[in-house]
Amino acid sequence: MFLGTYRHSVDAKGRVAIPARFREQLPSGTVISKGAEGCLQVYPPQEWAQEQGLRLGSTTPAEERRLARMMFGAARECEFDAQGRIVLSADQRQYAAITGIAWIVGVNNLIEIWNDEGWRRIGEATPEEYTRIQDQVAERRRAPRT
Amino acid sequence: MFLGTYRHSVDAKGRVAIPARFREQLPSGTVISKGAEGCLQVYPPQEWAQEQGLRLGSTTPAEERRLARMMFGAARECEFDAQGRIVLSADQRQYAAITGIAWIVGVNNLIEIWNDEGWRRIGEATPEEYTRIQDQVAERRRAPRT
DNA sequence: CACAAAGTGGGGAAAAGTGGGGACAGTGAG
DNA sequence: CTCACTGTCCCCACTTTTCCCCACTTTGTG
Repeated sequence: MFLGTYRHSVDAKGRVAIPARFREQLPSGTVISKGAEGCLQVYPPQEWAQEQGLRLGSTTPAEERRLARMMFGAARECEFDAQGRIVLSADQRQYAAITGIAWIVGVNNLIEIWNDEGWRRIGEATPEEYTRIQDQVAERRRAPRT
Repeated sequence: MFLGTYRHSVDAKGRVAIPARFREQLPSGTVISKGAEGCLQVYPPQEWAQEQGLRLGSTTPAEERRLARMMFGAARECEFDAQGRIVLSADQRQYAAITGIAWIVGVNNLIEIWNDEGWRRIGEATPEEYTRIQDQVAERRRAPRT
């Protein structure tokens, strides 16, 4: 389980430190790829295995082909240096518009990496917004057929 | 079961003492996160397990992604020091506008942490307001689909 | 009133994060 | 074929944060 938000710097070489709390839970075989809303997502092996259900073949619909290409094409296995950092590739940094600093967020089963502005929109929500979204999701779950 | 209201101080390092009565009932795996109306909520493991149904994956709708990010991103596992205190992270304190003192309130299955003003608004309810709200909830329960 | 339990505050060691130098391999140009 | 250039990786040193420990104050109880 990954919890919490951390503000870490990205140096000129594209390195970011992964919080120690997260690192402890990440065995080798961990993968980083693109995610929705312009973030990067870090998948522990077990979670990545689920995404591998997405395969190319003669029966794969066009949309899934497209998603598979983007997702797997952008992915890299995470390799930690002695300081617990990973290197974000140039196109990963470009996709997520990350320069200088990055927000590393534990979201239950995945870890997400955001740029400053992108995370601010989500993380700095006021109590009112938070309450509204919580109610919205709760409502939706109560009446799933809408 | 958590009952009662306690007024505790938050020191410069963001530490708050959790009342001993509550602490006895909080095994490891207890989590603290943002709650509705601008409070913080402490979830015993059993309660937190229910929130973990919310996961990220390629089929997760946008609203749930948003909520998951806010909720888990703001959460931390509670770690008690030898004095029975936990540390509130900087963004938790900012969200709940907590400075100096905090109100720690047992609300049946969860514990909530409020700032001075937020708690006063709830505690200051007149008998008339209390009655009105009780009636409102009763009404809603009788006709849940509104 | 005395003792025990609970809460408060701060100092210092250990851990985590940051930044840069330099070795090494791969690539492309002369 | 050689040499400069680029990108990657490893290592070391410094800074910042966290958390562990101790001591004091306050509250509650017999």
